Amino acid sequence: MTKVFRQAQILKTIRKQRILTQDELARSLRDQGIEATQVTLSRDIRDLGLVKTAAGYQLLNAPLAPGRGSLLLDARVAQNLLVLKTPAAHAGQMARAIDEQGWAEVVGTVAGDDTVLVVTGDSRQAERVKRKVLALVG
Amino acid sequence: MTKVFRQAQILKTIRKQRILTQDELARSLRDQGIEATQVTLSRDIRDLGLVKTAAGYQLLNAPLAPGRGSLLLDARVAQNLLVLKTPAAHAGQMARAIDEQGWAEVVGTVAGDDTVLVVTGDSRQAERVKRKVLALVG
DNA sequence: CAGGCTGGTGAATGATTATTCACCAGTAAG
DNA sequence: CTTACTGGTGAATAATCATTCACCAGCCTG
Repeated sequence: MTKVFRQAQILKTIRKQRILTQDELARSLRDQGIEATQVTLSRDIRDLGLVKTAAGYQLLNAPLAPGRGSLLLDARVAQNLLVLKTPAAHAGQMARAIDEQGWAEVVGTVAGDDTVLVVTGDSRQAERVKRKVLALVG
Repeated sequence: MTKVFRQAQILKTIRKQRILTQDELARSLRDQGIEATQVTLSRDIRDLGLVKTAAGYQLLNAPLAPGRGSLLLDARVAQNLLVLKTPAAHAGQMARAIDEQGWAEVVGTVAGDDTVLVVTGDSRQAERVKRKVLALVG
């Protein structure tokens, strides 16, 4: 049972049925043979960018890695900065997705046309954020 | 202190600052001279269609009443059905907004091009939903 | 092999949010 | 004037969610 697989099942599940609580999600997954505690699901939900609405959990915005053509072309650290390359005109979308994660290391982001500058406190944090971004799109 | 005014201030507030909890929102409003308990804010947040993300509370989708030209042109009850008229091509948006409210009376919605059919259990519920829809669009 | 680093997880628990219940003001109907 | 209904609210509390802490497995590096 890998995390990626479980999270994929979560997405499929919330599209099919109205899931109102994390415990309810846990039960639904168990029926599919997937064991996970509420704690784990809370983390999955944060990672996937799901939000709780009156009509159940929903995807807030399109995931960053929509199949083949990823949004992320390159990621490099320069001091306390993380520099991300995207296809032309997609930097804004990438920046918004990163803002939305609410990562503590991120002081702020600036988006050009195909480049996002992520400002962090120091190079260590920049590396940390780089890893997180890679995990997000990967 | 009217509810509409308070809710307008809530929208303004979450656009300006990162609000992570309802207590935090209550404090921020108090600074602006608006008294409200967490209970009230919980209801306001549901009514406004705000969602909690890692980056704070956010508006999930554009509100139904975007100033002048409302989405809702007419609302009539027929037995257990509520029939809503919208401008051409906007029925889908209206239907989605209603689905998202998660109202118990609503069995389901069907959207054409400029008409939404809201199916409820009986005429009493249809009337109830009609009132709620009118309140929603303002 | 030992030590350190990373990612993933659950149990317990703390923090946050939603619901229930009660109340009151306004207003329509008899 | 009374009664009934509606909308709005808060206090208390129930329900839900997030964090902390601890642990373990895998994987480098010396």
